[in-house]
Amino acid sequence: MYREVAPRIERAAEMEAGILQFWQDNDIFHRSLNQTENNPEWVFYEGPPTANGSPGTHHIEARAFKDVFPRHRTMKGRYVPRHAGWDCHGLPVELAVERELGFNTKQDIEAYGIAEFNQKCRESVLRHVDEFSDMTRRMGYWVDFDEAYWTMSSSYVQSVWWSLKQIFDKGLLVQDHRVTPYCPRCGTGLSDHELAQGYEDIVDPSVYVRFPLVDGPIADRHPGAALLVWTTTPWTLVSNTAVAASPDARYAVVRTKDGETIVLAESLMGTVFPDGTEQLELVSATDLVGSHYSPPFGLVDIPNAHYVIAGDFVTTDDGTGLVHIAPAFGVDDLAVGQANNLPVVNPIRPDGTFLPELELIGSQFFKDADRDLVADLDQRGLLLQELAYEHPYPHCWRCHPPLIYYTKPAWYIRTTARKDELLAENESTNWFPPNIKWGRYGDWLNNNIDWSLSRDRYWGTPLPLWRCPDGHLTAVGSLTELSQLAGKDVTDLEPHRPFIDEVELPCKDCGDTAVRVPEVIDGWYDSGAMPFAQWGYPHRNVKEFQANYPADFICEAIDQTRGWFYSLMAVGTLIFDESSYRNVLCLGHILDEDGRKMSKHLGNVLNPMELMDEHGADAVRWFMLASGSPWQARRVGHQAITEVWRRTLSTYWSTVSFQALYAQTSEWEPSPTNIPPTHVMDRWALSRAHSLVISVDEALEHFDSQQAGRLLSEYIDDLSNWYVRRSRRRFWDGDAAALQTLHECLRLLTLAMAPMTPFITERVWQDLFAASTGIDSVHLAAWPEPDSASIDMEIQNHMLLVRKLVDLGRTARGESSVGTRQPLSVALIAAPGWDGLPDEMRKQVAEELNTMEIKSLAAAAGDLVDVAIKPNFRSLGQRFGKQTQEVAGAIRELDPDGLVAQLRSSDGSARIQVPELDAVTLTQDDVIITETPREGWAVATESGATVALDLELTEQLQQAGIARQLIRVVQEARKSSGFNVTDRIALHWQSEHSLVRDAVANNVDLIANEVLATKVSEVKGEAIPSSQSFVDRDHTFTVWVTN
RNA sequence: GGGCCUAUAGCUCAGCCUGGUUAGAGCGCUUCCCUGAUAAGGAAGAGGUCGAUGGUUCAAGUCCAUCUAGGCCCA
Repeated sequence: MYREVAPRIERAAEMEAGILQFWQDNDIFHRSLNQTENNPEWVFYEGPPTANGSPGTHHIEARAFKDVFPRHRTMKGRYVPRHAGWDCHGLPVELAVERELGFNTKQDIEAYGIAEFNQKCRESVLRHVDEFSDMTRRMGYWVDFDEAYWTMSSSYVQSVWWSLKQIFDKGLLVQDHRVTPYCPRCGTGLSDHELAQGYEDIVDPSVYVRFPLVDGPIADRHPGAALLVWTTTPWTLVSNTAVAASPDARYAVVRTKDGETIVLAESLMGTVFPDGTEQLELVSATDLVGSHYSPPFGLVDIPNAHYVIAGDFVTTDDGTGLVHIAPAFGVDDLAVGQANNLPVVNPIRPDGTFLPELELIGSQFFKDADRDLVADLDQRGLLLQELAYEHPYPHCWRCHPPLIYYTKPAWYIRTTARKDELLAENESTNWFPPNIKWGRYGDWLNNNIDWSLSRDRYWGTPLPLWRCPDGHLTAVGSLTELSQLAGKDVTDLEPHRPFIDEVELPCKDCGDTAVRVPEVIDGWYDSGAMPFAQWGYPHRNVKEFQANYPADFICEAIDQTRGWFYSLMAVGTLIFDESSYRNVLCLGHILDEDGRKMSKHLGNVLNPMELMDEHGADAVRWFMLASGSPWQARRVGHQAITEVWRRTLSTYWSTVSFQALYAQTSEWEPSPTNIPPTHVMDRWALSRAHSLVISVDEALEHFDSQQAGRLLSEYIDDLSNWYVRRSRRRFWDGDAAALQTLHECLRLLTLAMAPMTPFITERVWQDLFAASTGIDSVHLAAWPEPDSASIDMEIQNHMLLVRKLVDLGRTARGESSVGTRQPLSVALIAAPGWDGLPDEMRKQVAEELNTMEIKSLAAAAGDLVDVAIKPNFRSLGQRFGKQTQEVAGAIRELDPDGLVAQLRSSDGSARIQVPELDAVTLTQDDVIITETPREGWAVATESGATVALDLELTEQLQQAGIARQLIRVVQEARKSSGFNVTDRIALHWQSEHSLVRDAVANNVDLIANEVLATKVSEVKGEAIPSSQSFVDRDHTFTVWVTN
């Protein structure tokens, strides 16, 4: 038996709250896992959100996708355990705590105490995790919080240690001095993927500086000549040690309009000196290499430097083709500097300020020094030109000061040594969308550089390396191992700084005391290790890990190509020689309504909880899953989400409540005996439903939620605005077959929709299906088994034609002035496929168009019909190829009547002559025949289909029209007088028109039946009933409705 | 400089893989129709050189090349 169903859901959020309670009270999620436990597993990994702030709308996006596919696979019978995960470590958390405590520097932290600071970090994580959990539950994302992994847990950290030891043992974990992007505020280097997150466009002073030559052939031939050097980082000029010239470029010695002699790349002359110069000489780089110049600054003593060297990396795309080299501050600079034995000079301290003893710029922040330095150059006559230059420059992705490229020792994983394996693993990974594979992601892999792993920070997995004074290294894979090495039990130690730093052990090589290296590791490594670290593997749960590696499905937004997608694949490949995921769905970003990124400072951030309170989680989910392409950047706004509810979910709901209403009024109950449908509308609706189940399944199997959403909303529209519309009368009459059909269609639809919108489908399941199926929740039900016997493509195709003809008929009605309510005598039809259309289908057209009869145009009108023909290129092109145009031309020349007569003769073909071709045989497929009646009809035509309505109204038709109009007014009266749809009434009417009187007299049974009137009486004289009167639009009659 | 994405109605987007001769939907606007789901539904109208150019083809919004503009990512 159905439960009571409200006609409307007033507030989706309230309905959803009830469902959430239901799920919790009945433990539906865990029951869905338990009942599939012994089935083949479908492995899903949850990418852990960083618990450093409140969840945003983009988290709903990813979580909607992470939910829909596991739900679908669960219904398909797979076992899909879903463990939540929390990314606990790293700079983001530290920064949040620093802000909270009002700290600015690492010294602040150390003064505060590392143990206390890390404790604060831990607390901060716990706080934010709660917010994420709330949002996650609210949106209906089913993920197991009880089994969640925490990257800060001892077990997790020890798994990470084990894996780092594996990498160390393979010789791939090394310390090196390299130029790394470095955040002076955080006091640590950043990895490449962190760097990727922080580019911002900024305006720098770009300066052209003269470096006067002091020796070499050019100086000899052109006394006073100067190299012209261009840079956007004037502060690095302090550490200038050389100038690099391209071995491939030609350089010009020129005299400028101001009379000075300048050396620069020939191809850039015009750009730098638009006013023109006098070219004195062309030289190659070899003429320059080795020549000394006078350095731009003497603030720092730099011996054995300041001459021209050759550099392959030098381009002549911009600047001057002469590149200033400061080995301490650039990747290329360091490499070329080392190759030329140039000194590395770094006058900048780890906090980003110049050494205090320097003149002019002492203690200044490196970028702030630009101003004084440029002014000084200008004053000394070395500055040729200064231009504001806008370019992207990396900033710290979390705390935003400009980064500095800085040489300092750091720990690296030599991923470049495993690049080929990474490329091979990528090859065997399925990317959705596919272009990411060798586009954005493949490009990144191809340009792979070693993973800068270490961080000079506090709140992170400590790097498990111990070093003795002689530099011997010991890698440690667990606390048990550490206990053995240290000779005391530290298995219960909290494996973070500062506690871990206090453990010392004797060096296995020399016996001297080894202490831990001070660094912690990149948090991205933590998350990349989750496939095994979530299990504590290999220290425990060995079987569980093996059964859950690799993942069948992961899903995140596109920014994770350099984040989690990479760290997962890299760690998996390094440790297990196999990437940790097979299928990866890569989502586009969410933008605001104007297409801008959502960011706090633009104030265009949508709060996810508020969004769901206003529109309901289902509508938000549907929007994320089905509005626009998931892998495209998309605009989110209230209007678009409101639309989802109004158009799709609310239509679905009103169909449900329609079914519930008429099941109740006719006391119909779902029964287990399934009587095969006979009515054409029923067969059609069921056929469509079974097709829907197949195609939605297919779409979801291919991770195409957009397609699934389109199919579902099309079906909802078909069901509501065609099946129910056409079948209403049967429902009023309590037709069991109709009720049975809609029940079954809604059951299939609800199941197919359940993964996308888990709330409303659950509510519908509870109201309509739980009792009769004995299945407590839609999410415990299996994906429906489509019945191929129910799928009748012929019916579906016939119905397409029916609906097209109805559209044409409505067009014809609209263009005449006769409303649909006025019955017409006959509709004439001509259309491809009309002859094969069964009567019951034709009847649908006639009823919908409100015509007494429906006939074939050719049969009915004979000579009164105009026939036009058009070549059908789709058919002709395939047969005639290059000759298509000739054949089409010949067809246009033919007499249409003659051709159509031939085509409709017994053999259905016609032979025609085509110039330059032999006679060709045409069939009906080769031409589009359009027939239109000559006069007296309302006609609509489209691509060969014609509907013509006979507009002539007999008196009988007029009376029928009036009867319909009266019925309509009475229904309105019933409704506004508050009658229920099953209440019986007494109808009173009055009119001065004889036509109305006759109409009522001749249609009294019809009227009484339609409006459920037990009595129909004409009101005469003054005996006006006491109820409210209703008058039709043309004021031809008045009606009253009483009990 | 490199990789990738996008460009179709006033707005938001389908269609493109698999080419077929009046190009679709929703929103908004105008007119009309229908209504026993009704703050719904339907028909019509206005609004498109399908970013540009060139090519392939009997035929290009769709395939290919080049270009332009915007975006994302990297240097």
